[in-house]
Amino acid sequence: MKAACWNVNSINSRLDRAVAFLGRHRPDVLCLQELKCLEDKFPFDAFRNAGYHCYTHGQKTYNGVALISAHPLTDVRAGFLDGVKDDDSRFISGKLGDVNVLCGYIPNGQSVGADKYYFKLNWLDRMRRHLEAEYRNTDNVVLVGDFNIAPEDLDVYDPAGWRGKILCSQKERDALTAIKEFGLEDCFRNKFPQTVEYTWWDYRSMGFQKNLGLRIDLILATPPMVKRLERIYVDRDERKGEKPSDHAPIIAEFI
DNA sequence: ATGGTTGCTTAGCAA
Repeated sequence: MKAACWNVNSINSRLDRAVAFLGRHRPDVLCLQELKCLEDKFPFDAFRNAGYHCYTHGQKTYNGVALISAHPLTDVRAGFLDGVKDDDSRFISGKLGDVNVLCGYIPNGQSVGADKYYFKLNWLDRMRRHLEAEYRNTDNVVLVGDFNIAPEDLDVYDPAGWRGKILCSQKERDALTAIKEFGLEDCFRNKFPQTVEYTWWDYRSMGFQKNLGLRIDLILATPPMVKRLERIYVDRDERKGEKPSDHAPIIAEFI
């Protein structure tokens, strides 16, 4: 089972790249974040013509997540189902065979201490409670997404400069740790304990060309899925060329 | 760098 995760920063701006990505990698499921459109503007036909099924949770202008699957999914659900009022479309899940695939676009948080920062921390706590309510760590669960958190200093190009800043603050890292403590492991770090690899580079100031990146896009998995993990890699080529997203896709292959 | 770039929407916000 090959699963890919990509913050496309507008699916319509990235449509040609996304379709070409499917042709090149042929993932069983591609989890998208930042669609930046509602269903009325989502390019269903292009993905269907490529042989994929689309499950979307769109939003006008901001956010929006989707599962693009080579096979029909079951039990597709959007949001956390906790009754909390939430206008943001940031979470979708479905079942691909015996694997629960969960796709999240964690709030950016803007800056430490901002209203959006506390919204982010609360949203992460809601996601943790959702996991605890709906799954067990013995289930086959793969949780992917743009977490907007660099798990450790190894995941940051300038740890001293980023210390305590948004994407790196201790409260954010603690919230991620609490999610992992449900029973999820960072698949990239499992395979590469010491490797520096980034998934996001700021558009500004030649961030990619200078490799000023952060590893904030993660594939987490429960122990039975970690046992099945064969390969995991970042497709840096997608950050090159004309009109890239500011994020590169990450791909994991499970037996 | 209270900057720099991109996308959506059309001047300002979000990232």
